[in-house]
Amino acid sequence: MRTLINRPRHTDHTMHKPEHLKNAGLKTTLPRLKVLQLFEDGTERHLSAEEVYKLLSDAGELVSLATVYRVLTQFQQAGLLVQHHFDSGRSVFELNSGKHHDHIVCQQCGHVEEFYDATIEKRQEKIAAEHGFVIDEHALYIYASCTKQPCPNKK
Amino acid sequence: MRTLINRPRHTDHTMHKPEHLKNAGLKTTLPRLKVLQLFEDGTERHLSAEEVYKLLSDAGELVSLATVYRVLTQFQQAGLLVQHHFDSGRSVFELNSGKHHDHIVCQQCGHVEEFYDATIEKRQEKIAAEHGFVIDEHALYIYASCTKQPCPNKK
DNA sequence: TTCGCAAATGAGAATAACTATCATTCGCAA
DNA sequence: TTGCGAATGATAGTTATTCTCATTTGCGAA
Repeated sequence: MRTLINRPRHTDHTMHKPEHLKNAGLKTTLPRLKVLQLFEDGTERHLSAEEVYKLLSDAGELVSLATVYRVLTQFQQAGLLVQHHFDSGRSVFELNSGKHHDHIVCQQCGHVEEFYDATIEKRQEKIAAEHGFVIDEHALYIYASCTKQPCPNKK
Repeated sequence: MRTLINRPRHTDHTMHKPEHLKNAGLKTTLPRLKVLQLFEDGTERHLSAEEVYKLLSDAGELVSLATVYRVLTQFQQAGLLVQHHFDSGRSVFELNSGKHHDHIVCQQCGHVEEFYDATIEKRQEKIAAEHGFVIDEHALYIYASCTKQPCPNKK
């Protein structure tokens, strides 16, 4: 169980930098700080709006679902978060590390692994160019099954 | 405007093979034949449920939306169609050619181009293996902008 | 060829994941 | 501290899709 409110409190000089909000032209509000903190906490890298809402609620940090959606979208537009569309039909967000990467999603347990492959990136550019396109963005999702691990998040 | 009903009629020995349905263990029904014909017609390779419904309606071939959804899902499970999830949040289907390929989607006009790259495919297998996964399937979507064409489907 | 019945369909209600509306509240600059 | 525009919460609305159930249909058996 996640204990957001019982964890040692940080003040302004901490790691969940409110200045990120300022820089993005967003007012420093409580809901925004809570959502940002959840991602920067790092326990779960990939979260859907519903999951953010639930995690905050479980921690006693009530933020309305509408606000969660709004804040996630704003963070994504501000470049703080990156949005992904896994096959499931719902969006998931993750902190923007500044480094593009792709994803392997385990179909059994939902576990997400990240990877970056320069060869694939290069080929994509080449292919797009050959077809007369300029890449805006791209997403490579590998849907797979864990082999070595016992699926960690199996539910 | 698509004129499904005014196009030369084919009878049982035609190209929109009802035996595909039989082989898939699906009863040969009118709605199923109509949907299958629409895809085998080949005018548009990638269609959403809503688009299938609309194209059939416009051609005077009424099939309820619920049935369209059901039939598309059945066809996909039977291996007649392949389903894709472009970023838009709606599923599109295409005839299963038997050959895996990936997609470039123009963000301006919605035009979809297909490609296959052996190098990328190999790298994916390698990467999955390195991470201890066995690939079930994968999807590479490149979202881009047409450069050479005037966007053909621009609306 | 007709019968019977399980399977398929149509119409519309229900659901999931968002998005919009609007009255109230809050951050922050003066 | 005050004032105002931005942000929030509650909730209604949308979009894409699935479910329910009464009616119809394909097709093997008679």
